[in-house]
Amino acid sequence: MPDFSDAEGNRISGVYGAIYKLKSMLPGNEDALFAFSFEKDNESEYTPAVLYQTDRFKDILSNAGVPELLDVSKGAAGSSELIAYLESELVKLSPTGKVTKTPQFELNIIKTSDLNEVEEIFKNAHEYGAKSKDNYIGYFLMREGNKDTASKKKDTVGIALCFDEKSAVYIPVENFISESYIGNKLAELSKDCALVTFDIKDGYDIFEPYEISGRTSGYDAEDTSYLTSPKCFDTLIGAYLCNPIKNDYAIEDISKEYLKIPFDKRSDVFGKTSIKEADADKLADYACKASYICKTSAPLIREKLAKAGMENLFYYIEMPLSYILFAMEKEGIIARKDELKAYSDKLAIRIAELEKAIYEAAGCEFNINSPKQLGEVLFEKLGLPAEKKTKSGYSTAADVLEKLAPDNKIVADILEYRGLAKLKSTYADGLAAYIDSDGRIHTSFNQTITATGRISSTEPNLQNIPMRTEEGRLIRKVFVPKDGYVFADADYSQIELRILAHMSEDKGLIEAYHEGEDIHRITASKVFHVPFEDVTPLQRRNAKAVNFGIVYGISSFGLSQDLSISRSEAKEYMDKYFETYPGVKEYQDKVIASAKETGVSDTLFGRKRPIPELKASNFNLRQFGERVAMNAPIQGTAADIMKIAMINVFFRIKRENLKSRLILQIHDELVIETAPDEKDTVTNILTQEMESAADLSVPMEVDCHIGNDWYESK
DNA sequence: GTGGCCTGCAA
DNA sequence: TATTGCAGGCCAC
Repeated sequence: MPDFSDAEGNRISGVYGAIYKLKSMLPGNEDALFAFSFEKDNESEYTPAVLYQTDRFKDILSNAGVPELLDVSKGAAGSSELIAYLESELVKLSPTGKVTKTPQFELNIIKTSDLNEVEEIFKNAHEYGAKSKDNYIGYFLMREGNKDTASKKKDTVGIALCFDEKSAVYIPVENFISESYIGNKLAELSKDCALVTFDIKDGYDIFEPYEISGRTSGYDAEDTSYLTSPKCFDTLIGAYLCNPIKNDYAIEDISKEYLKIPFDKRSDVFGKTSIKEADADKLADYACKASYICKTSAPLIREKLAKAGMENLFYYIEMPLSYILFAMEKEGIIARKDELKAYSDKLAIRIAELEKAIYEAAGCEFNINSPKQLGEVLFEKLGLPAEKKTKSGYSTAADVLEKLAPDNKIVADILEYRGLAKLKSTYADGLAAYIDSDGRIHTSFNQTITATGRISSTEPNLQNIPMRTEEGRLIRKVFVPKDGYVFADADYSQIELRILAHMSEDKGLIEAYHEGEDIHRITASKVFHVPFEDVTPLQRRNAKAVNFGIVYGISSFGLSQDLSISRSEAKEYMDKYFETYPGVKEYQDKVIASAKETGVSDTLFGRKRPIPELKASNFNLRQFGERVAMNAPIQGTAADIMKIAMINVFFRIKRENLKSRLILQIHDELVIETAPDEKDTVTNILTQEMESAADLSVPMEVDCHIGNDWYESK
């Protein structure tokens, strides 16, 4: 809605705030009324919700029965009637039936870069923090990267510290106060005090917390030292664990959710201009408030984690993991630019050929990359039978085109074109743009994105490098270890299905994993009642598809799509599967029932995923909720186990003083850039630590390969 | 420029 | 009308 604000510049949001403020302004302050404006100078700027709120505000006021009070020319005489009316409307609008004032920052903001004063401040902070493990010291770094290079190195402009409820101090980086000075001070503090910030990974290049620098041991589920000694606390990770299905966890969202204090977005405060150019007072104000939000929200988030039984997950898995992700990002992976270019050029030649052939066959030139134009050419101009429709036209997806390809060369060409164009734009050219001046690609591993607890990778995404087809897989040859080194690549064998066996306690499935090598074949043998040796390739393929489907929270439709069979056939497979492994069905029913009751499903290590869809009135949405309830504990537990393995691998490498470094994680796979004389050691570490990261009722098997590039090692 | 849509890559 | 992601190209706004 049009911004309502009072004389002090405090923003009031929504119709509730507007009326509350109006009421408070009425007595003896007639002029204040004029501060409100109903002008909608440009309606298109406002969302429907905003227009609705504005109209609602107008309605409430005009229903007062005393409209003349709102007339500018008559002032606000007789406002007591209006106040009484507004009072009653407020109670109706308030969710709690109570009228409360929006909390505001009440912070004394101090700014200094005088060395003596700063020394004193850190001394005071230490004294405060060392007094009690619950005395959190909030800190917030004002940092900025430069956009023109591929480098992700950020500059630090200043730091805010908050260690009491009433004040915070901003220390600009200037004169004697350098980035490394601040880093050293934080490292010192972290020995005795609980530091709390937002997005701790972002600052690890400045300081390494004592709990990391002084550590060489892996994950210990029995450790409870977080109850007695100070540990670093990241409010971003904490807020994510408390509710992993939100879209963003910006600091202003944390302020709003946990403190109920509105806080302006960084982009709104500073716009697009560099914060190095920004007004010093504005910087101090923003940073100090942010550090205050960290300090004040930490105990609230921690309480929530404790109530949900996620303190161990937070302190012993996610917090140390954040450092490991930082280290992997910093290490990066070499990508050979020249090879990438050669690969791209090779693709370009074939793409040009295909383009020509496609235009010729179509009888016109058009944009093959446009599904709209492509659909028109194929299904109207050439009159091919259209199958599926999308919201905006014909579907030209691969599964549709594949059915037409055998009879139509143009369609086969289009499919080949698509495949090559994808490789060129996303992988060959796309990856090349991310090669840093050190010849390496430094991806970002994101810890607070997925609903299930997985890590994600961006800029670039190194978790979806082609694997399935040979021509795509060749991309992996451009990823190489440094001179003389090799890659060690270890991946879990069917970890999700093994977790299902463990969690469902199904006797047959557990037995199958103790029996032998090929789970899909064993399943086929049991499901189709044929001897293990007599399982046909088709039977094995079908069993494999069902195994996958089960993990995703199967539907007969989905399975039928995957196998290109009828729904009833798919249903038959599923029934047979559940007959074979009845414990799986019982388990799935159990987790759905439990999720319906509690609203969440959870992993072996206590990670929780809320599933609001289970309460939806829409049938499809509810069905989706059930599939999610079945999948989340499995995918999430796999993520937990991998994270534990990463912690154990990382600190073991450190403990044994190795030169090799963890560089990639792809959900069930780890890649280590391995020193030549450490090949065997690293292979053993990966295999042992990954296989022993959790104790399941079935073995966790790991395959580890050594290679001179990622193509070879995978 | 931004965002929705379609498409396709991985585990 | 199978789970979790990220990204490029197109195209309407």
